[in-house]
Amino acid sequence: MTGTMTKAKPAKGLSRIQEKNRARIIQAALSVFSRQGYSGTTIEAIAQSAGMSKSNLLYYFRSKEDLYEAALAHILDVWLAPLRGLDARNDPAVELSQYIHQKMKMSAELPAESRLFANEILQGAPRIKTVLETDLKRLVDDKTGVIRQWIEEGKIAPVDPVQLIFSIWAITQHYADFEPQILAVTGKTLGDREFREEAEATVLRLVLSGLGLAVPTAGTSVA
Amino acid sequence: MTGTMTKAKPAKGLSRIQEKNRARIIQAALSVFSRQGYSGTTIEAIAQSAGMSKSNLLYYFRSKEDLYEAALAHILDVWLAPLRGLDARNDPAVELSQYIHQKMKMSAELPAESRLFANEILQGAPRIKTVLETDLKRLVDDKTGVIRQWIEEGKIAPVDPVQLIFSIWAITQHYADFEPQILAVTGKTLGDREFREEAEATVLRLVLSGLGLAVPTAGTSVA
DNA sequence: GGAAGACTTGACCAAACGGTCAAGATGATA
DNA sequence: TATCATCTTGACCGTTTGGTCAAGTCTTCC
Repeated sequence: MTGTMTKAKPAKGLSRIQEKNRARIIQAALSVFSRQGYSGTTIEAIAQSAGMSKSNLLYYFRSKEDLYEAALAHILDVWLAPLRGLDARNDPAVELSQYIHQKMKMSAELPAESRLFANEILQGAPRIKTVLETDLKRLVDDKTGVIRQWIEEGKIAPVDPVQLIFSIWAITQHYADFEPQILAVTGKTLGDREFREEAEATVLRLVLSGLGLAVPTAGTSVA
Repeated sequence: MTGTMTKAKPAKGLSRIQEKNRARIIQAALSVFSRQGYSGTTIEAIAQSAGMSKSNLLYYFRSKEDLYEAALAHILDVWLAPLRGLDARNDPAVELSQYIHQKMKMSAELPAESRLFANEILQGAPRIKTVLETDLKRLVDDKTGVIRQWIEEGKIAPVDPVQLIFSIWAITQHYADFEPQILAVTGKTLGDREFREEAEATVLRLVLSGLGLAVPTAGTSVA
């Protein structure tokens, strides 16, 4: 209910110990919050996962709420970075392939971050609503412009740009957020190399062919 | 931790009052659980939303856990019904259009159900894991067979059937589960008729063109 | 090496919550 | 209308949990 949401901790003058412990706590918080949700998580559990006492954790973060917001802020930049890269001047097939590749990579390597984000939205995004309405909206407005430009240049088929973005988000994040279901049904996860490639290939196929594009040649070699 | 998960309440001999109140409670539970998650929800809140005392609610459901499982069981059948309808003997374009249409309809009209389901999976599906591994797996195995048959008959392009199903789930449910984000970015939800049509058109386009199909003529008139 | 701060912890507290219980209100049945 | 089972509730209890505090330990820097 505080409503304030800084996008990144500016806080500089941190001692060595501060830096180390805050990082360890946030990592632990991410892992526990993302599985148990905000209310399902106890500070005790996070403290234990971070290898320290509850009291000590509260020395670094004034309250549970504080810590949760810190964890959320910590992932936001990382989370939106891939979309920021979308560049109208390049070939749409290459750009979108790269974007999808990055999103799939994030689902595979940062599933906790994805789940925490999903959790927050699912609850109505009470703490990041303003960030979504300002920063995210601005970013999406910008990138729908990129897509619209590609359409006007006749490079891709006419699709509602914002729906396209939602679709890419939906499919790629699904592999992280619904992992238990995917595991139950297929016995595999993104950890399985073959499965991951098959998943990415399918997303790529749906998106690109939906835009009237061909899948670009194999190596999407960007780190 | 009980682990048991009945697919539907068999319980017959319910009095008029029982029937009415149990339904009212489950509805309230659905609405509150789906927003606050399991731990974030208090029985008091559900009771209030159902218009009765906490004690009375506990007269109908022995425990919070009990009620949660009842709510979950209550939605499972409804949730998987659309996929059950997929029929290999019909035209894939028509069948898939219908399926997508039904899923979008569910996201629009039963968002709480979608969120509750998402919430449960997000937490690791502790209570429905077995259902997923048995019933859902069987269903998906069956329907991937349908899709595979279409591929063999040359009716659609060769895609990994299970990935296709995941993609459809992902996009359609995204509109319900991430509604706050969508609202923040576009100012609209599935409640907006134009937006909903644009969304469904995009999903349809991605899926069908990904399979090398054309979008079937307008009216998907199935209720 | 010692003083001043930074760091760490166990004991403790108040509030919230899930669940019980006994007692009263209401409905069905004859 | 009398009887009995069903339904409903407020009072209450034990536990859990977020957060405080005072007292100790470790760093750092002169």
